[in-house]
Amino acid sequence: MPRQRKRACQDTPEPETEAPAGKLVKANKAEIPAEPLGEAKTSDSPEKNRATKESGNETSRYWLMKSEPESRLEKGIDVKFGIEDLKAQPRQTACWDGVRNYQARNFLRTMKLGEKAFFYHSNCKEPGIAGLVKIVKEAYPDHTQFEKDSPHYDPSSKKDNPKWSMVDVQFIRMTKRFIPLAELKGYYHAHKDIGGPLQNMALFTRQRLSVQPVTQGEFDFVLSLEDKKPS
DNA sequence: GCCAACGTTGGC
DNA sequence: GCCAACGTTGGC
Repeated sequence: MPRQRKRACQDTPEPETEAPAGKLVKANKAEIPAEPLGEAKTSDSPEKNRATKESGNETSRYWLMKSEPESRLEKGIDVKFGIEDLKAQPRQTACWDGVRNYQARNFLRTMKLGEKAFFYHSNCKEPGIAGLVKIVKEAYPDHTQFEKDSPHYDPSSKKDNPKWSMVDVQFIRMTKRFIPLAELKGYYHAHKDIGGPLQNMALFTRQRLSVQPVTQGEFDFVLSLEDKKPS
């Protein structure tokens, strides 16, 4: 079974000055015709509602994206991709490949240019939020699903109807301090009892989802922790 | 379409 | 390294 977390992947050059000759860019712009969002009956009704009534309110939407900052081999390939790895990419941009979960994929497909996401470090010594990124390219086919040697190869996916998507993200900044999962969890539990912005945070209510929505209230609250003493 | 077995996620 | 949570698979 493929895992659903992200690993590094070369950035695709954009219409800009730099486009080094030798870079194997194989016109990979086979944009998929907007597919129906809900394969595999995911129980994402709240999000679907939000997505379908997009006009009007809800001008800003936020995300949380998990990635592993520590080395781990999968099919002999290191899937490590922490925020420092993103910073080290050309234009500090990378494609978010390797998502192999329908709910997470559907969220990827609703992401819009410019939307912000927390870069979350998972499966590591200190899990938590390390920084901020933004969406710089909306969903397109994840090429790793067709690569036999990729840890995320999916033999059931056909070129003319790709199953899996990815977006490109660009580094914005580190959070002023690392915001540990344990601290967020403390607030989550408190807010559950007394009410508060983190009371429904997907990080805790949908615990294994690698790409998840963050509300304005959650986003603001988490950022407010930057200037606060660690609890 | 149910649901048990199985495999993965990911914190601890 | 353990193992709880939970998504996926496949038999029926």
